[in-house]
Amino acid sequence: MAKVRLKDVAAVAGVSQGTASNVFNRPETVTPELRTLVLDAAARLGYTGPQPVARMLRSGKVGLVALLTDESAADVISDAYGRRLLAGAARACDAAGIGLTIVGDAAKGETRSGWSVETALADGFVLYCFAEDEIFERVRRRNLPFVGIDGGRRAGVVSVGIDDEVAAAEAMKTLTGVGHRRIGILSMELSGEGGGGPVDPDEQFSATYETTQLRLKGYRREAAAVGLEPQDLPTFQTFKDEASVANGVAWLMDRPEPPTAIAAMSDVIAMIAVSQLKARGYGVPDDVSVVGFDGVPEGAYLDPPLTTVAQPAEEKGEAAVEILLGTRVSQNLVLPAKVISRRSVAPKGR
Amino acid sequence: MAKVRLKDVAAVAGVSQGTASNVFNRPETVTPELRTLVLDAAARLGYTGPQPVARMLRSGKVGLVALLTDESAADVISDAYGRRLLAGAARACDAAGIGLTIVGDAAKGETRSGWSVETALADGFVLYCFAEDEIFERVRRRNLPFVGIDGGRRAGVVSVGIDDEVAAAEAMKTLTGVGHRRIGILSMELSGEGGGGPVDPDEQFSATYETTQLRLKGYRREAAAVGLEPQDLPTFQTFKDEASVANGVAWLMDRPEPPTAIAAMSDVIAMIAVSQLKARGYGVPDDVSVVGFDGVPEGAYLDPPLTTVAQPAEEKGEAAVEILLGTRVSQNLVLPAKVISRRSVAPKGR
DNA sequence: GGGTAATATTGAATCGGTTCATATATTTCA
DNA sequence: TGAAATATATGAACCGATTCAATATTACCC
Repeated sequence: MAKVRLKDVAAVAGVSQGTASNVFNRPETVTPELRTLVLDAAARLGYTGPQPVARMLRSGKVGLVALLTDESAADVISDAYGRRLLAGAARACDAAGIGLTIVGDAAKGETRSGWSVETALADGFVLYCFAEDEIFERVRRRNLPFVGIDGGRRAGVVSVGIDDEVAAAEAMKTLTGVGHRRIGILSMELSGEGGGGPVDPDEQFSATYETTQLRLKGYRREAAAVGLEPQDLPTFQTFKDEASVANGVAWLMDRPEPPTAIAAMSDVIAMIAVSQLKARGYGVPDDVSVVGFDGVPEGAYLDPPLTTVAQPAEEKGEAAVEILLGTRVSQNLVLPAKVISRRSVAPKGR
Repeated sequence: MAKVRLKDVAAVAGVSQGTASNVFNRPETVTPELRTLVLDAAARLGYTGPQPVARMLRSGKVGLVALLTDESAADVISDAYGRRLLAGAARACDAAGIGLTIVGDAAKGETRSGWSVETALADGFVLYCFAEDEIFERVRRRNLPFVGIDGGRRAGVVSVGIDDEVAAAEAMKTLTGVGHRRIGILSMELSGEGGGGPVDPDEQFSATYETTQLRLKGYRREAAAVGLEPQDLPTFQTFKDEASVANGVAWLMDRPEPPTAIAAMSDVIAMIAVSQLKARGYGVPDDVSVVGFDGVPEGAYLDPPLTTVAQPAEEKGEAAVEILLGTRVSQNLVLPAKVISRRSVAPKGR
């Protein structure tokens, strides 16, 4: 059974191809008789409707938004925070009747895998990746609209995010507010290049990891309010993996004066930290309080339930897509974050 | 700045359009001089590379696999089980260098939203939805390859799944094996139409919910081994939401002889059930043991950690895509499931 | 140097539709 | 009744590339 095209249907129905096209796209402009004629012919020939690709070639739109990320698509789906972003974006796409796809490993440009910044079908991009100039450049070359998430205030890029500095300050306040003064920080990525490890209080970092820096700044600002200087806040750079967080916990707790509280820059880090602390025999929060960042749902089920500062991740994804589609107008959208107090933080020295 | 096409680049470079095309697609077939000539012209004109849509029109492939589901895309991402499927599918797509997209609300055909079975760009479908004839018919019409997940043994449909009956039997055995004889079942959807509620032991159901039926059958078979008949296994149909599960728990526990153990057909149901039981003052597992189904990661963090029968969800998604792409050959692939014993099940009458 | 094989380049056909200016038929209205 | 307005249908142009048979060029060998 050979492939059947609109042209064939039109021929069999005895109408022009243009009319046949209208039957499928603007049925109201075609008389009912002709319409059924065409539909019948289509049914008889087994015509499956206009082929999406061809339709889109002409109309210029593909009906697809791409979420661009540094990680692999599978990782974004698995990650507690990335997943919420994704769900929000999906909701907005649903509402607009368009599709969503993930373009992963954005940074790996050389290989030009089949589904990359340059080759992916899309009407626009949502950028969920570190703000590397190179990526921006590649996205720009596509000549498609794009919106950044957590992207910072880069000139000319519209983005949605939260005020990370303020949010981090509030997280720190949950600790200092109940008397903690020996506080360790488990940071997200600050410098590229695998490393990890202790962070020098005076170190300066590239603009790539703006989010991390803002959170660090927020922690320090709030700590300063109770007289703690950066060097009083032992800080360890981790990644999302178990091993680096375990190292961080070990480094913090093996200090001469181990912290009585830990601020983790993400809930994922916090959750690993809690399990590491427990494994090392520390009670949470009896010996060590822990505050996370993000507000992922799993935090509520943790034992003990995790205190955190919740950011509206779904709404971020949703807003990004809406702005992209023009459904919502905004330049740099700053959404609110708020502290959720649960049991992983307790007053000091109980 | 007007749009610039390959044609323009070719003209400026002084070569034919065919050669220009080759520069981008088969660079090795073109002499270095010409290549740089074309590339220079492209750079000068601001040509951003071949437009994906057009490229795909001609080549016939779009480089995209679509996961088709009944639910909304956002729900699949949020759901603990669906998400794992998705992650596995994403991994396989990554490996193959193609993209992944979700087509949600598959059943809503009438509306023909912009991204539906008929309109989505895709080279093939992975079906994660209830096995309704109508949907199969619509997918078939696309004339694209497809693979079902948990789809049952429908003739002519290649699918990947587990042996639900055997797996459910093993779940039941975790209960009967430690002495439980008063066992309640919280079922997934058995009959469409919102309802929910107690299930008549003799009721027959449509083939649509095959997975549910197989699990029920497995439970009953194993229970029969210790002399329990279907009418001895009070069964309640729930959906994924909190309310219906709460109703189910209430119905079970308010019986004259409340169960000492509950078999839940999914971990999501089990997790809600546990929280409901605790809210009603029952100890888990002291008063009531609970076994789930699926093996979602969250189950391990639950208090108490959930006993369940784990199915290889990621691998299901991965295998489905691989079969779809021809990377892996198989007809009906049956993957293994295995019991994970944790603390939510305890011997009876402790 | 001539003939053949190998390699590069061209140009036109093609993918499968949508769109729009134009032609034709039908209504409306004074 | 006739002119203007409105509703339908047509056919060709076009979307932006890829592909492939045909041709031009270069290389190779005796």
